[in-house]
Amino acid sequence: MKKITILALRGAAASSITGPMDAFLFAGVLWNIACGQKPSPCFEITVASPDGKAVKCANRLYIEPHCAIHDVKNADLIMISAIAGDVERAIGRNKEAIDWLVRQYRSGVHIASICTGAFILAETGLLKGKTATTHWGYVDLFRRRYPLVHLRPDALITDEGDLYCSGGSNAYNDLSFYLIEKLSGRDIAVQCSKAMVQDFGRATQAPYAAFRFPKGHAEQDILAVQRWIEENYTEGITIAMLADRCAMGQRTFERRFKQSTGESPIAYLQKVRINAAKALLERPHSTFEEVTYHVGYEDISSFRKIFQRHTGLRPKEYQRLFQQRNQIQRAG
Amino acid sequence: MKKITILALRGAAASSITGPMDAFLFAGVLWNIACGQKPSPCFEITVASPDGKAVKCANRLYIEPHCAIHDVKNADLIMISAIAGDVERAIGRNKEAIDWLVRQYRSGVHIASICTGAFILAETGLLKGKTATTHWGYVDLFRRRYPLVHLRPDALITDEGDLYCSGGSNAYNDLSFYLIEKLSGRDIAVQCSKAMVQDFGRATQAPYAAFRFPKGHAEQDILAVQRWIEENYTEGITIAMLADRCAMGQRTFERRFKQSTGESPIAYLQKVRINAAKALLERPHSTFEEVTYHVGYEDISSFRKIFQRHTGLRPKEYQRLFQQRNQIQRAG
DNA sequence: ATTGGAAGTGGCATAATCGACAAAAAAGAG
DNA sequence: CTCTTTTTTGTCGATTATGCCACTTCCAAT
Repeated sequence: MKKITILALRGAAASSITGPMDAFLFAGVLWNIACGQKPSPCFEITVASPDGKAVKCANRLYIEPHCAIHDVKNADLIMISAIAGDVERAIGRNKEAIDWLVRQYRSGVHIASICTGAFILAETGLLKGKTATTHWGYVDLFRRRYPLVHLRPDALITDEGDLYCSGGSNAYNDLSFYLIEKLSGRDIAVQCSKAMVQDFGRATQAPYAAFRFPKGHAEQDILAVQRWIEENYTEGITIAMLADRCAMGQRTFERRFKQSTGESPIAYLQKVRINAAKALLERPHSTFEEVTYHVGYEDISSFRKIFQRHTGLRPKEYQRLFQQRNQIQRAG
Repeated sequence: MKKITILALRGAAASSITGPMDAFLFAGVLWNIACGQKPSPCFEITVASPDGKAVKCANRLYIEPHCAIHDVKNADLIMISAIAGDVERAIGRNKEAIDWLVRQYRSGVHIASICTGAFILAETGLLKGKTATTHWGYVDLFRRRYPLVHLRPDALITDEGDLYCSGGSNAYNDLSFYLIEKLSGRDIAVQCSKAMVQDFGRATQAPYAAFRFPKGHAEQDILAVQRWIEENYTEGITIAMLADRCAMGQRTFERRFKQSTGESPIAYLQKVRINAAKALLERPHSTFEEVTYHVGYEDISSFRKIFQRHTGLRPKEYQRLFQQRNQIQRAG
């Protein structure tokens, strides 16, 4: 029976504490109950807070932990909950936990972080030179604070053998099942995921992420071009056209554009088009062919490749995730 | 700003309290933060327990509610958390809540149940003659206790206009997003689901459900046939063959089989085959054609239809959900 | 079982794009 | 004004994007 400790941070999202707890708790149990077999729990789960007192989570909800972090003995794995709200403030409020994590790690305990909990893990310094992930919306901040960590923004889970990270918010489920599989085998993990009515095959958080279209720079010409792209992406656009609009040499334009926005013109245009395509695919009754033409591409096959590179999913799969359904069982 | 109350039951699964809370809490907030816009919360969420004191959840975790149910004023919607463990005992321990729910409903508040929370909702009597759903593993118990409720075991969500139910465990996410869509519009709901890295397009919990193969009866002949089917389903099987094995007339056999197992022989055989097909599809590199032949069908096209009827998904989609992936980002 | 439409894969050719390097221009220092 | 340093611009070749075609698979309906 493996021992899991969940580090309940001050300012955590409550569900990032209870979610993993329930996932591990239900392993070997919920499926068995549902199928009329005898439950056989696989894990012992302890929720620990920095000082052993109730932890104030988002929405002013208090969770009473089982103990303080210093009372934790012989954990096999520690899971760091997600910070809701101001990450940098939360780091300051959880200093003891950071030191404690380092000591635990040195004594052989594995550590996994959830969503913005990766900031706490990075703060320990243990991630230096290693691969990590966090919520897609916090990538810039993370890179700025921890340039030595190799961040994989599109990964849902990273595995360094003894350090794990998971992507945004509800990716704690994927991480939990991944760890359950590692610790108790695939069958238990699949059964647990099915009993919890939760998929267990996601590979990336790319499809969930929003693109940034940086407008925070001062280059008026470039801003104008950005706006123009966003209004005219349905038509064929070439770099030459864009350069002309700024009265620049093409090569110069490319450089200036990249410097201002962080993206090359094509990459930017692609993002705008992918973004539009996503929105179109979310509507019912859309085919990828229509969408392709509508966002300004001529060829389904090549746009499909681009779409896949950006979202990590085939068009049909993307639709499955977000397409509007009209068939909820109404009054029967 | 709509007011949501979450009813924290004694003996609840903690994540069924905090999960919906965070979903509503993040609506209009998390996406905005992630995209660098100003957060604008859509909901005010209150967690209420029967007596206002901390609620003991599964794994002996205590959650402190914001208030007692009797302090709740002007709620628009009440969400009933899920019971973990012994449902009938939990009903006894939460009597006050049941009366309170009835009064709230009569005064115009909408009510939604999560997973086994449907038992509490059914206990109020409000579901009589209406459509409901609950965790797929609790269907038999539910039908026995509440025969007048029209249970849709495969539905992930049911909507009676002012009464909602959701299926197993993590279906609280789907329900939360569904309600967010109803109350704040589709855009907010989709953004919230993406920010939480959670899909928003699931329609049924059928793919997650396990079949029961009832062996609890005393008819030795029938039991023998059941076992025989489970060992020989890869071959062509006809009812006549099965009847012969029991030395019964075919019609008699069918009646006896159904009486003992609750299923017709064909339905039973189908379930066994679907079950095997599911397991095969979960292995990497399996094609539906191979699987079809392997489980004893001759025709892909017709087996596809059967598969869809039982699981609610096309074969390819099922694979996507549960097929083993080997590409977690390891030490970079 | 056949059929048709849509989804998805891969190869190939061509045009577009971008990184690296170097030339040119501009700015600064003495 | 000359020399140095910095910035901008242009060129070349490698890489990438895109369109086109052929072909397979998936799926629904006949």
